[in-house]
Amino acid sequence: MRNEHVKDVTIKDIAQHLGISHPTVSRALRDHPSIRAETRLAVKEAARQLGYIANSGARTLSRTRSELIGVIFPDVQNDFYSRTMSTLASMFLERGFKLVLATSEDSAETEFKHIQSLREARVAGVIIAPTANLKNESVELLRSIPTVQLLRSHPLLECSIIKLDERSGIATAMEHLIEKGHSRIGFIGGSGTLSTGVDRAAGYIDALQGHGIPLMRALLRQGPPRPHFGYQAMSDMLSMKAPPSAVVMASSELTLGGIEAIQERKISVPADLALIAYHDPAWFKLWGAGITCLRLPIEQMAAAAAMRLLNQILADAKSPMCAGSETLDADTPFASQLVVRGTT
Amino acid sequence: MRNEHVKDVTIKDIAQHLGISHPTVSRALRDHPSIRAETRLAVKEAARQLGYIANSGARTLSRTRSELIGVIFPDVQNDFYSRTMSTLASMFLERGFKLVLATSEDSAETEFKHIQSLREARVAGVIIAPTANLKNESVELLRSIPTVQLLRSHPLLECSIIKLDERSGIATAMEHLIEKGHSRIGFIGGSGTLSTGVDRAAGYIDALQGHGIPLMRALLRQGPPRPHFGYQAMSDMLSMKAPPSAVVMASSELTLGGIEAIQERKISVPADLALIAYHDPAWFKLWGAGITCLRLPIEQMAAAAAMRLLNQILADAKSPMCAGSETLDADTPFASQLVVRGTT
DNA sequence: CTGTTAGCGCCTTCAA
DNA sequence: TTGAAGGCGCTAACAG
Repeated sequence: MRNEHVKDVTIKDIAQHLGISHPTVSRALRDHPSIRAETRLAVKEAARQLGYIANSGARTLSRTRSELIGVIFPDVQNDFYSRTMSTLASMFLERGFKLVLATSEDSAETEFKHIQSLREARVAGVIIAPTANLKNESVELLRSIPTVQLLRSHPLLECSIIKLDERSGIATAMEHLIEKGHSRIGFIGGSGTLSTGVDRAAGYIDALQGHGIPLMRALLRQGPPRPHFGYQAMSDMLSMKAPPSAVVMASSELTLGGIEAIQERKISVPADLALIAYHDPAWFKLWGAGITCLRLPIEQMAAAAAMRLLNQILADAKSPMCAGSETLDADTPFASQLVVRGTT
Repeated sequence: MRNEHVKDVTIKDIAQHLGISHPTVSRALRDHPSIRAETRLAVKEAARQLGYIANSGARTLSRTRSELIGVIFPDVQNDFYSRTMSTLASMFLERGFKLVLATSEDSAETEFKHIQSLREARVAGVIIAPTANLKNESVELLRSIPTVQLLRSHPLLECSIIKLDERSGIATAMEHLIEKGHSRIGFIGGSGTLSTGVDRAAGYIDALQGHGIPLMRALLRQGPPRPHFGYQAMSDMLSMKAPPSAVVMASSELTLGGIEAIQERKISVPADLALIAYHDPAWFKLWGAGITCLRLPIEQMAAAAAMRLLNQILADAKSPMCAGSETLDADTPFASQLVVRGTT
C-alpha cells in the first residue's frame, strides 16, 4: 500500500534535469520533427529514469479535445452490447483512444447525466444506442460532439447511424416459418418507442400481409426488452384458447424469459411450438437441439461504427468550421443471417 | 450534423457577463458555503442561459486527481464481469465518478498499456482482475493509485482484495457429487497461473483427499478459461477408456465449451455424466432440467469492491502521507452458494 | 461574502 | 534546432 505521494514529475522537471527548456522536452516526447535525434533520445531516457507520466488532462486543456470516446449503451449484460464493447475497445485502443462506458439502463435521465459528464470531459466522440425518449437537452449536447448511433436510432439525433435491416431480418424469419406451414405466428418484441421495436414489429406485420395472413392483436406483443417481459408475453400467448404454433422473439433477452415460460408449461419445441429468436448468444446452439435465430454481424457493425466515428473526428479536426462532409452518412444497413437449428 | 465550433463558455465568461470575478462563479457553481444565495442563483441562472459546460480536465489539473475510476477486466463478455460492471457503474455514478473500462484480454501487455493511460488520466482509483503474469511496470504504476483487486489477485499487488472463498465453494460442489455416489470426478478449470485457477483446483484436490479418493492426473485439466479449452478438455475426458461419472467445470465460459462436447457425443446428463458448473448465468436454469452450479454473490462483491475503493480514495485524500490505514484490508472472502438443478 | 493573485502541466505562437 | 512568453479553464490561498 503506502501510496507514495511524491508529486508527479513533469516535463519541467525533465527540462531542469537536462538543463534545457520544457517546450523542447514536450516536442521531443511527441517526436516533433524539428528536434535533434540526440536530444530526443536524451529526453526520452531522462523521462524513463525519472518515471515521467504524462498528464492527459493538461494535454486536453491545451488542445480542447481529449482522447476519450464515450460509449452509451442501455446495459452491458446484453450480449449484443458486451460483444460490441469488445470490438470497440480493441479498435479504439489501437488508435490511442480510451473508452468511457456509460450505461443508461434505458433511463433518459441517467443517459442525460452521462452525456453531460462526457461533454464535460471533452470526449472526442460518442457512440450511442439511444433510449426511446432521449431528452432534448441530450440532443443539444450531442450536437457539439461527433456522434454515431449504433443499432438503435432516435429521430431527433441528426448523426450517422450504423444499423441493421431489421425489417428484412424479421421477414426472413417469417418466410422460414411460413414455409414450414405455420400461419398462427406470434411476435414478442421490444417497445414501440424503440426504433428497433418499431422496425422489427413492422417486419412481422409486413410478412403477415405479404402472405395474406390477418394480423391478430393478441399475437403481437411489445414491451421492455427484458427477460421479464418475454416471460410475461409468452405466458399470455400460451394461455390463449388458440395459441400460436410458432413465435418470433425479437431479442435475446426476451428469449431468455420466453423460454422459461415454455419450459414451465412443458411445451415441447418444435413439436407444439416453433421458435425463432433474434441474435445468437453462445448458449443458443446448446439449448435443446439449438435455437433457430437471426445472427447479427456484431463485429462488423461495431467496426463500422468505430470507423465512422474516427472519420468524423478526423474531419472535424481538419476543418472544424466546415459543415459539408455529409458524404459519410451513406447508411447501408447491415443484414442479419438466418441460422436454422432445432426449434423450427 | 454541423458541429457548432463556437468556443465553450467558461466561468470567466459568466463572470464577465455578471460583472463579478470568476472565483466567485466557481464557488457559486460548486455550492460553496460562503456565497450569498442570491449571487449563487444568479450565477447558476447565467450559467444555464449561456450554456456553460464545466471542463473536468481543467478541474483535474488544479486538483491533481480526476473523478475517473479505471476498471480493468479480462473481458466483458464474461457474464461475471459484465454483471459486475453494471453494479459498479451504478454505485460510482451515484457518487459522481465515471468508469473507464479497459479490457486486458488476458494480455499483460495490453493490461500495462491500459494502466499507463489510466495513470496518465490521473484516475482516482482502479478496480482490477489482474492477468496471470502482471508486469512489474504495472505493479509499479498501480502503487501510486488506490487499487482494489476483484475476484482474481496477484501476489505482487499489495492492495485490497475482494475475493471468493474458491476452495470451499468447490469443496461444497464435490461434497454434493460424492454424496450422490460419484468417485470418478473430473475437474476442468482455469490455468494454474491464475489465482482463481489455483484455488479452485486446490478445492478439488482437497476434497478428493478428504474422502480418500486418489487424484488422477487425467481428470484434472487446467487451461485458458475460454469455451474452446472447455470443449477440448471435456472431449478428452469423454474419450478416456474410463471416463469420469461427474465433472466440475470451474467457470461459465468453460461450461459453454464443455457442454458442446457433451452434446456432440450425445452423452446423457445426468444419467451418464453429472455436471456442476461455476457461476450462474441466466441460461443455466434453462438448459435441460437446469445446470447445477455454484452461484456467486456478484452484486455483493462488486458493491464491496466499490466501497473499499471509495474508502481508500477518501482516506487518501485526507491524509495523503499517512501510511497507516491498513485496517481496511480485513479480507473476508465471499461465499458461493450451491444451486442444485437437473445435472446432478 | 467577494476579489486578487497565482499556479496546476502542457502546448503553441513567436523569436532567436 | 531551441528558448521565452503566454494561455487553456479551473481551484486555492490570502486579502479585504
